[in-house]
Amino acid sequence: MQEERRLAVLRAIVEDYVATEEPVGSKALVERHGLNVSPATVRNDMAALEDEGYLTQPHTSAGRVPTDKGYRLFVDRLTTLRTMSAAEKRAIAGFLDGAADPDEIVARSVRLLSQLTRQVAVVQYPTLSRSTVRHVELVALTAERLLAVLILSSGRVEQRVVELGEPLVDDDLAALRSKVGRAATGSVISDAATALGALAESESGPAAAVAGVLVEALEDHRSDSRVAVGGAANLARYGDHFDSAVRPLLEALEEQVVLLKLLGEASDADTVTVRIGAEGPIEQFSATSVVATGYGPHDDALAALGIVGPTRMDYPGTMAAVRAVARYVSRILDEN
Amino acid sequence: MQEERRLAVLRAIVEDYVATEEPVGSKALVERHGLNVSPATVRNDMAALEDEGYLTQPHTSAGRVPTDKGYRLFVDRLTTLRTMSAAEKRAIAGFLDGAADPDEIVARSVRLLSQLTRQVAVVQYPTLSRSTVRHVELVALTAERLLAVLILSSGRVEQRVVELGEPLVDDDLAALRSKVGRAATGSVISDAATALGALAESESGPAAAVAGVLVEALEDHRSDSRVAVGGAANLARYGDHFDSAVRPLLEALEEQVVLLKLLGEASDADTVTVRIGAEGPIEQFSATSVVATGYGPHDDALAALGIVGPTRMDYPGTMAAVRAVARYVSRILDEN
DNA sequence: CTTGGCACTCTGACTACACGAGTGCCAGAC
DNA sequence: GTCTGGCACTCGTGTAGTCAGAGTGCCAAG
Repeated sequence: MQEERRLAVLRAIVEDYVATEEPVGSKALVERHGLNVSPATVRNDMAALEDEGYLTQPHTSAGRVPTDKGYRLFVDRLTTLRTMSAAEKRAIAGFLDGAADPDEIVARSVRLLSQLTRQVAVVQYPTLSRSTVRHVELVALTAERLLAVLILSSGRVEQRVVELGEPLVDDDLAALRSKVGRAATGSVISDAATALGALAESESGPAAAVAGVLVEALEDHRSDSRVAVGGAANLARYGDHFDSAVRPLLEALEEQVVLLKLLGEASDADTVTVRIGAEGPIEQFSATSVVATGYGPHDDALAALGIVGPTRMDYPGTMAAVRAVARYVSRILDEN
Repeated sequence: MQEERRLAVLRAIVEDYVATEEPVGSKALVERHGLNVSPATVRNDMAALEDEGYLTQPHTSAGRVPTDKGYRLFVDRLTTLRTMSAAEKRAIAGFLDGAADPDEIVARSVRLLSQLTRQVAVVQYPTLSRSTVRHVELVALTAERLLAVLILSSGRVEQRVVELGEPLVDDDLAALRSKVGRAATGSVISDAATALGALAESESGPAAAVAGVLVEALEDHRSDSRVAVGGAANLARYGDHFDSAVRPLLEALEEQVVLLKLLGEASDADTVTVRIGAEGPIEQFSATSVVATGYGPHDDALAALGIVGPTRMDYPGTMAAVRAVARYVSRILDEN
């Protein structure tokens, strides 16, 4: 019974604090929320919650503020995931419809997500392990340097420069092209990589070089680890905590590796992962939370998307937005 | 004679203000710089400079601060463009060497430039109007939808999705491929665009659709207007003026169009253009300066690069860095 | 277990005030 | 005509003191 009320108090504190950015006191709390108890009772509960580590006071005789642990409890036990309104759903669908190739889809998602949540959005490019090799093209740049282009069924194109180490004449190029083409064209990328790997072993000289580079390109494509970022302007809303929160984030936004690490473990589709403050893998982001989820065609989580924001954020709304976008993007990928 | 000293005073004020970020007063000035006159004399000069609009006081009885007009004069008449030290030159060369395709070069330049200047760097992708079409590839995505891929001699690849409006069978695809290929392959992109335009006119149905889309793609490629941005973390150093300067910039960084407008008129190679505060084309950037120049192979200015920073910046150093990077990038493009 | 009362603490806003940096101007020196 | 020293004046900044308000903790009674 008391336990239940305590949770209600915690929830109310989180909601108020998120809304006002000010430590919330007992009196204001009973007034704004319909708690049918006196401020004194709430104070006792708050003291207990503070003992258990869910709240802190910035200083004696100020209101309480949730700790990371408090947010954690709030997210785990007190959040009923909002569902998006019909209008919101239409807006999402409208925003994403008509995007054809994966790059376009990602670009639009990142924009959409940052607008919906008013946070910095991060979307990993989908890995497309099921795609097949449509075509391999070799273009001579100089006598000893080729451009190898892989066209994949997903609509993605991978290109690499190959240093041959020895000059090549036109006839050789045609031969090389058909040899490599035969090995790779039409196969799923893992099979193509195997075939090209074998080619790299058995051949020597230019053919081996080209095959080797193509294997690399396919590997990169499979574990495509690029990410798109959007909504950096939302960082302007952080207000204070500039040095503690905004600066590390700004630095990270240009480091693909760091961003990937942030999204990292959120690879389950249909589970929205929330990493709060110091729970995350990166030290400097202790004032930052990540809300992320996996997405991909066929409920097969192939990539992650999410947002990065201050620990003090509207978790229910944000989680709902992240989930909704992930679902729609997955559906669109499905259709292609 | 007095005129000369006045300019010396202006220069000293700009230098001090840039270094300290604090309004500079007459006494401190004569001490720090070797002006062989008394503070009172300097005060007279300062009053004159203020009358002419080169300086302002934040409030009565504070030091003076340069106005945009003051910076302008400083840049136009008082700046001897620093040359980079041998070590700096080596560093630049080392950083850029080994980049093969244009994307890589741009990525490295943007990074280099932001590190050298500690500002936000903006680099336009080089337009490659002289490149030729190496190959055209058509890939069926669905019965009514094609992916068209253009491989260009520059190493760049353009891809488009084409909606055909009617189903296509395999034989048609092969015919279409060779028809389009014959029209475009091997030509400089402007010729290829003309040939494909003719094709779009004379044919109907799928062939016209494909040709039309390819013409568009070539146009886009010719006036390739993408830009790369880097060093956003340097925005953190703006200190105050957060709302007036950082926020609009953050918003702009995701808008390609705005960035292009910023670089816009700086398309002369070997002339470093400086746009100070409200001189620029964008209203919200009145607290921001742009230092930019053109670059490209063969002294043929094909694209622009530069930095964006607060009006209060080290102009000589920044201009030198921008020029140096532009030169090295041009040279590397030359070699390819 | 809840509640009202009470004493206590701390912040934030406001005022007052002295200090220092800087200015403008004037009269005299070069 | 130009420079200089002196002097009165202006403001912004930092310090100290005061005060009201919000919030707490605890205790005793319901």
